[in-house]
Amino acid sequence: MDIFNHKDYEKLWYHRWVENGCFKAEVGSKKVPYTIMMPPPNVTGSLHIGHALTFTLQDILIRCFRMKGRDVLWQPGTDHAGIATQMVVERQLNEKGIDRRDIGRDEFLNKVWEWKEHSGGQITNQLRALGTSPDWDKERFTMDDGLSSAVKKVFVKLFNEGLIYKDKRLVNWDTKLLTAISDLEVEQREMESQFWYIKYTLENTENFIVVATTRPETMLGDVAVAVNPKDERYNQFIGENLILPIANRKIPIISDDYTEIDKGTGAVKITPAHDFNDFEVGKRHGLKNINIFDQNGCLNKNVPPEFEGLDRFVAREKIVKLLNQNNLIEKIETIINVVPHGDRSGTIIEPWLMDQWYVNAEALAKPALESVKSGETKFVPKSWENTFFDWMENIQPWCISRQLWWGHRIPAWYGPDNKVFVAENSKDAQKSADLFYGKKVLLNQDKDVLDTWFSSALWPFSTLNWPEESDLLKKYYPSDVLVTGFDIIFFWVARMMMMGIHFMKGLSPFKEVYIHALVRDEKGQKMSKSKGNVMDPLDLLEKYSADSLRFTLCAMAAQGRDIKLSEERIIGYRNFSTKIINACKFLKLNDCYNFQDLDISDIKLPINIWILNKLIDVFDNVEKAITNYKFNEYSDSIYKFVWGDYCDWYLEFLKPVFKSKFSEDINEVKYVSSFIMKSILKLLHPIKPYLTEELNLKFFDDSEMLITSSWPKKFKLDVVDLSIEQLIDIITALRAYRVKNKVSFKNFLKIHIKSNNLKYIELVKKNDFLLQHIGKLNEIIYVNDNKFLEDNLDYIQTEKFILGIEKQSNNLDENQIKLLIEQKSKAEEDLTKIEKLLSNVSFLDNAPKEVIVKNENLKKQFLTKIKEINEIISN
RNA sequence: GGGCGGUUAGCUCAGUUGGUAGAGCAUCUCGUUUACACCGAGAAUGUCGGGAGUUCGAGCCUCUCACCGCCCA
Repeated sequence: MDIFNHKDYEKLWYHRWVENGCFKAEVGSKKVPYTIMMPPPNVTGSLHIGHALTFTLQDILIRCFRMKGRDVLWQPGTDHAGIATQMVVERQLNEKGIDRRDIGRDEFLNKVWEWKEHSGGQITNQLRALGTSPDWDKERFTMDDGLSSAVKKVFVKLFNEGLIYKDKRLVNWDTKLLTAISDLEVEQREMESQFWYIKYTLENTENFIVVATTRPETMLGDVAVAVNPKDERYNQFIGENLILPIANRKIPIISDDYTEIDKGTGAVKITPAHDFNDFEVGKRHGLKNINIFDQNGCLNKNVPPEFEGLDRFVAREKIVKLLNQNNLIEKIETIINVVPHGDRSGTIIEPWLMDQWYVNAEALAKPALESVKSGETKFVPKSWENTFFDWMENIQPWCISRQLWWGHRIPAWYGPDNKVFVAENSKDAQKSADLFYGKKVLLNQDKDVLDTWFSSALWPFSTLNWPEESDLLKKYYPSDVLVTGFDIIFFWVARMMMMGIHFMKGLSPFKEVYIHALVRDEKGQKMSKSKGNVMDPLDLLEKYSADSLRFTLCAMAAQGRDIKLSEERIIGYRNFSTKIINACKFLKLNDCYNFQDLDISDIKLPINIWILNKLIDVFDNVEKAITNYKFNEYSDSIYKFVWGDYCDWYLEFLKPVFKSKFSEDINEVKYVSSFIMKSILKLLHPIKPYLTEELNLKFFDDSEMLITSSWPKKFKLDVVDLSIEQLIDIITALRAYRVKNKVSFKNFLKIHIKSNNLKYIELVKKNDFLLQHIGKLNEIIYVNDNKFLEDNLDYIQTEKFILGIEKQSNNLDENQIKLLIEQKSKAEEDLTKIEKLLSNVSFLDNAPKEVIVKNENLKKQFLTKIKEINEIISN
């Protein structure tokens, strides 16, 4: 039936939900809140498969708790992505031959805003296609007025508390983007490099000490050579001087434990202005910092004139050549080492000495650590807590200033003597400056902007109108769970916790942090544009429907493992949608949506009791899965129930019932079948929102939308059915018999059923009617005497029964004997295992009673089975 | 170098107080019967990475080794 083409109804439903305000949180309602802060995607971004996963999982939770009657707030928005956005707009200008410096800061920012209005945030539209249901009316942007003023407030407060300060330290300098970046934005990449062994001559001697380096050009900034005090090769030289080649400067040999005796030559050149370790060594020894680079990574005036202005890599070649000419290179090794790269620019990062603004992360990290240790905030899976602790316990000052134009301008102003005045606006700054100087002075605002993550760190409360003490803030802070990928624990999770706890009276911004997997391609490789293995979620949802993509992602979101996504999996789960559609159609054909309302406690038919009990199990499993964030178990349990129980068996059982004249049974079955379908649609709605709404509308003649309907209520059945299990057992055996013996399903059979336990026979008799029809039987004879063994029967053994099937020919044919012997030897193998176990005295002493009884029963079963097969064969 | 995770059917993966190993896909055989061929029925498939230990009993706990992946130095 082609009426269920997802393209026809997905957009319609999305509009319907929005028009009816289904996504809105109701701050005034008395309902218990459930809050998720959406990790704001980059305003420059477009939806990739990782987004699809994270937002699908969040939407599943959101829709679930909405149906459960909570007042749900899913707070959406985007972040301004300082570097990324500036790069996008700069590139566009460059295409027109314009450099941003030509048009100036203000004009450039106008252009960025223009770009943002027109093409920024396309990702939020793509999120709509995915079916996500955040409260769009509350959408925020990290650069909007409210959030910007929150940023200023936080900056000023932290500054006044001494937790933000300006410092001259080595920073990670990006020579391409011309800005400092934080440690986290630096990628350590393994590269093949050369290790140059260079001779530094001892002053007034012919002797030399060899130092090894991967960066010979930095020797122009060397201020010492360090050796380990325990190193007997060198310790007699400590305090003497070396002549630094090329620069021809005197530098001392110093003693420092940092130097590893076995590494390189054991003598290390010290360049404090261009290496993080050397910087520390330099501080310990009171050495000068000689900065030899400019912002572009070219050599500056602090080097011999013939090198001035050279690019760092050109300078390297020239230096190596010169050293070679002077016979100052002992050897060159090729090694693999790690080299810092900017994660945005891809260029090699230069440690560079300069003034930047810092947050005292160590101070803020302590309470955040405490909140995880005390269990106020829980990581799921728990193993991520270790990663979190490790980073937080060794946290470095956070460099928050960026030499960019796009971002929150640092609210600091400088007086004529460079004294800094930090205030929320220029007026206040001016006031305090005037007061300080005793006269009107001209102030200049700091030119830099803040790291984007600084504003994202405030997201859990800045979006709720902080610092206003609004109802919004009171009701929805802290949020219930944060859902995100592990790659962002440091960048964002940790920083939100630091800021949240500091500014929200010690309350951590979320109770739980669910860390999900990374999506990889089917070979397990990270998806990237350069590898060409990206899967575009928009293509996928166009092709297979948003629901199928969502279901697939949910089914594959097992904890602690990456997702290897392949199109085949999506196709498989797309088929599941079709299966449900067809089941709905089947109910329609049989008029099941038009039923007499019954009381669940009046249900009598075994198939109904059986399937209802299965449904109760599904309720329980789904409930457990959701509270534990086991998304795969959530989808699996429904999948198995719908396909394996409801469609494969239950609906098949209904066919003969509908054909019959038992009107009471028919009524009961109509009621139960549609009751279950309704429950399925509801349970499935959070995962497959579109299809379930469409089916509900088309087939169930009621006006309620599932999105705002109530979660299926748990119900209880006082009866349990054991007969259907037996029925399935026998039917399966009969089918196998037909296939093996090439007996067509068109031939009706006459069978004899025997069991060593009469109880089971009684159970089968209850479903005699169904057995006849589904099993294609024209006669069933229940046997309880020895006449059973007759020549004209084929015998098969099931779990609890022996079936004798009447055949045309009179001989127990070879094929049949072969099958029986196979069964027998398998039973004997099993028996041996069990007997061994049961003859073990210590097993009998130690194992719990129920395990022993279980095995004893098994033993009995196997024995009977073997005995019976023997009788059949020998007969 | 430190930390984390993985190794289970041909492939992708489930498998929590330890109690005769599961699913989907793929494969093979058969099949159009009141939904569904994006389907149904049936079949085949495993030293649960190697080794050792604890235990009556280990895919699961402990140790160790190997390989793979990620994060941090």
